Amino acid sequence: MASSPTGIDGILADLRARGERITTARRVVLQVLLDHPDGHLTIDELADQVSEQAPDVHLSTIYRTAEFLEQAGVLVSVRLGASPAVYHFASNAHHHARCENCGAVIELPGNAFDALGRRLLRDHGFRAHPNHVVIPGLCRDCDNS
Amino acid sequence: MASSPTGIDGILADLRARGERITTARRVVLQVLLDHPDGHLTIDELADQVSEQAPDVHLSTIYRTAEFLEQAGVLVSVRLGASPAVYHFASNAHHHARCENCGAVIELPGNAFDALGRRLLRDHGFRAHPNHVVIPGLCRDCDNS
DNA sequence: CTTGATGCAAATGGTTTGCATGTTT
DNA sequence: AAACATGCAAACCATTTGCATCAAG
Repeated sequence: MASSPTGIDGILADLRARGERITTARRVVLQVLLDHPDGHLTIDELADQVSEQAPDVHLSTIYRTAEFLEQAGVLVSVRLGASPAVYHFASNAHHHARCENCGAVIELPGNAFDALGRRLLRDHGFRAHPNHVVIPGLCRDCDNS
Repeated sequence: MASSPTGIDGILADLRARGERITTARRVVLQVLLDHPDGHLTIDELADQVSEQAPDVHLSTIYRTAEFLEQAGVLVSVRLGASPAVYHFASNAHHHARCENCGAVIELPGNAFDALGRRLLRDHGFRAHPNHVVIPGLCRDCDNS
């Protein structure tokens, strides 16, 4: 696994070294995400935050930038059903469960799917990529009411 | 768990007994699904099939009918990301993995998530409902190329 | 007859795209 | 200057909704 530069300068240098261009949108999107280290930001939330620092960045550019950063391996997107996708750093690897009742997102350890993944590989030859999945269900509080 | 009547008459009788109305759309949707016992039909596929028997049934009615049958516990919908939802009978309980490369849907046994579910409950108090989840990944063929 | 289901058209919401223009390298 | 990213508006696609009408009970 390649080392993941953590500071914004490290990430930018890494992208530049790969021949990618550094633009305002990319810089500010990364900055916003670094300012919300625990956040799972939707495109809209991202756009709101970005517009505080760079009001001229268009929503469609946020989409394109998030997609670019995901392709580049910097970000990970997570989606379930019709709910909007959320993004976080790929280096902060974990899985997600979401309460159907209150909407709370619970972070599951990155190895939560390991056993299932092994079983799918062994029994079905299927190599699971559970990174983008949200498991629906009821959180502790909502389950007890 | 209530007994699941299998024939169309049984299902209809069951719905009627619960005070629900039996309409052409509901009858034909059920018939189509019974005619595709292994299928995971999207709303559009459902609409195509239904229109052969009942051309006047509107697409929005298919949506409403599918939702109704899901609420009634007869059908289950499965969705991932932006892909259209697919429906099958609730009595045919299983989980789904989908190849990101070729789109093949692999049916996983209904207990595939049991271990993960137990772990989520024990460690996080989270009661998983993995019924509507599709695990992305690569199927055997696409993984070997 | 009363309640609920349907047809239709129009709206919605998240996301994508075509194209001319602006920026990075 | 060449390659690429962006702004903008318009398109897209699955799905939902308001409302007048129709059918099931």
